[in-house]
Amino acid sequence: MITAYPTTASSVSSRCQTCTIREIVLFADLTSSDFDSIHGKIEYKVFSPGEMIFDRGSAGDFLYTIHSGLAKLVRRADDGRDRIVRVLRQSDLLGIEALATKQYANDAIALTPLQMCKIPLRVIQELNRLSPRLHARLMEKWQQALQDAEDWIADLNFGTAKKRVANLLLRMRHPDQPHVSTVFSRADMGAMLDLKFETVSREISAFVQNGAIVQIDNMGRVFEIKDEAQLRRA
Amino acid sequence: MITAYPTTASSVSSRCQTCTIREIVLFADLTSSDFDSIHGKIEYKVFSPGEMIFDRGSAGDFLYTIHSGLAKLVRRADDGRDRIVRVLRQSDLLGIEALATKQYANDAIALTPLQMCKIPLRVIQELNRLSPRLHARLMEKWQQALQDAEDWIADLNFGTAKKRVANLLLRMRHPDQPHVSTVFSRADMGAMLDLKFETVSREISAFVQNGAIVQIDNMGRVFEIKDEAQLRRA
DNA sequence: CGAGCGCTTGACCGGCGTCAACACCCGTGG
DNA sequence: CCACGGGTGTTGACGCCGGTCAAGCGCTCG
Repeated sequence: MITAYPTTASSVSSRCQTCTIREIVLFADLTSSDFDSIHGKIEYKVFSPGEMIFDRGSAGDFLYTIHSGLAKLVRRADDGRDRIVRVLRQSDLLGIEALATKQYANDAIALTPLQMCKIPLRVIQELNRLSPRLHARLMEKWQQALQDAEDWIADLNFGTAKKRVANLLLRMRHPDQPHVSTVFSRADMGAMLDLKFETVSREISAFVQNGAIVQIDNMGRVFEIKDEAQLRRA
Repeated sequence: MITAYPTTASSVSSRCQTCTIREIVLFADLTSSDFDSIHGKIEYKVFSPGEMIFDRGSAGDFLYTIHSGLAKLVRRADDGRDRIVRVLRQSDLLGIEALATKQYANDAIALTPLQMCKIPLRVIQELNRLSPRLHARLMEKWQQALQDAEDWIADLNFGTAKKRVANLLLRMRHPDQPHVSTVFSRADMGAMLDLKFETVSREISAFVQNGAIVQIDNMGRVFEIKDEAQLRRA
């Protein structure tokens, strides 16, 4: 991905045609001439962990596609506690809701170093006319977002702390390395699972002691899954 | 609504034009001639509480719009416990996900007596060509569904039992009677909030004792909200 | 009037939150 | 190179919230 994308923002949209993940994002079906019409309107942006991408309620004029890294959607409760509503990863879209409501529904914050394309909503609307199949793509993305949100409710926010942490570990496995799982700070995990970070830490430690997982890095973020069945049983 | 819809299924689509809630569902922008082309393809259906509308994983060939009543989307966990993922009400769509994935993502079950229109997906796809603005409508609906799911996570599945029950009571207020709230069986409430039904019962009783709410019916389903501030504080 | 279902209430216990101390990793500057 | 300090993770002690088990009530419908 990095090879396909320069870290400068110059002449970015022309790069879309050579983007290695183009097929899995929005513009898979566009022709070269389609691209000419949006030339120069798409920005390539980089965020560092903790950086805010946009905030809830502000005017949503752009839509973002993730090239690499992770972002979290957050709501701040009245009492100040943060609730992570969803985590987005490669080829996910940030801010689709603005297509319908003109404003963002959540705070969006980078969770890891993050590389994204920033696309004006107007471009999407233009392209609707050019590419009838873009609609289908958008629908798929929308469906995926809904699916993720429902999975979030059903898997990560149901049952005991042990179950929740186990499900998160399973969900955060690396796609092409199913026995390696990378997680977040204990505080973020707590905000995802509705648990205190001490509880998360305890459950992880318990899994390590039981031999279900083994810590790989030296910061407690990367684990090897030794006994997947135990995690599933939880 | 009942006056606009017969309980028989005969000649239903012609009725769409006179439907009193047409403006808030999908076909607001269609012309009379558009309707002619879909004549006879839309079924009007009635479900009673507890009846299953469709089940997770089955082929999704139809989309439903709710005219009156409530439906729940349910996932059954491995250990047999049910989790209510979302509740749908008037003018919501059931089964939109089938537009993208061809199958239903959850079980759908009637929560109250339920009146719906059952629309073949093919009709929706046809209408896409006829009415460019139907897309916008669909997008709004999809956005609404996503918004609901995220609200569900942020409001109803976060914090103490007291907070959750309070938020549910607030959410279930009657649109035009903001101090009246109608809820479900304690078991269903538990499946929504990830609480045991005894806990839900206790919290409700506590609110009654504190004078925050007053029971109106004799089955513990309808309450008058006396002290909204207390519910918000929770 | 009796059966059955849903709601309530109580007693008890376990899981998770709370508060606190400490270990570890890292960057910084001497 | 080491000393220091802050951020993050771990671990312990304790208390409370909510789960569990159980009994009893009230409504509805046969």
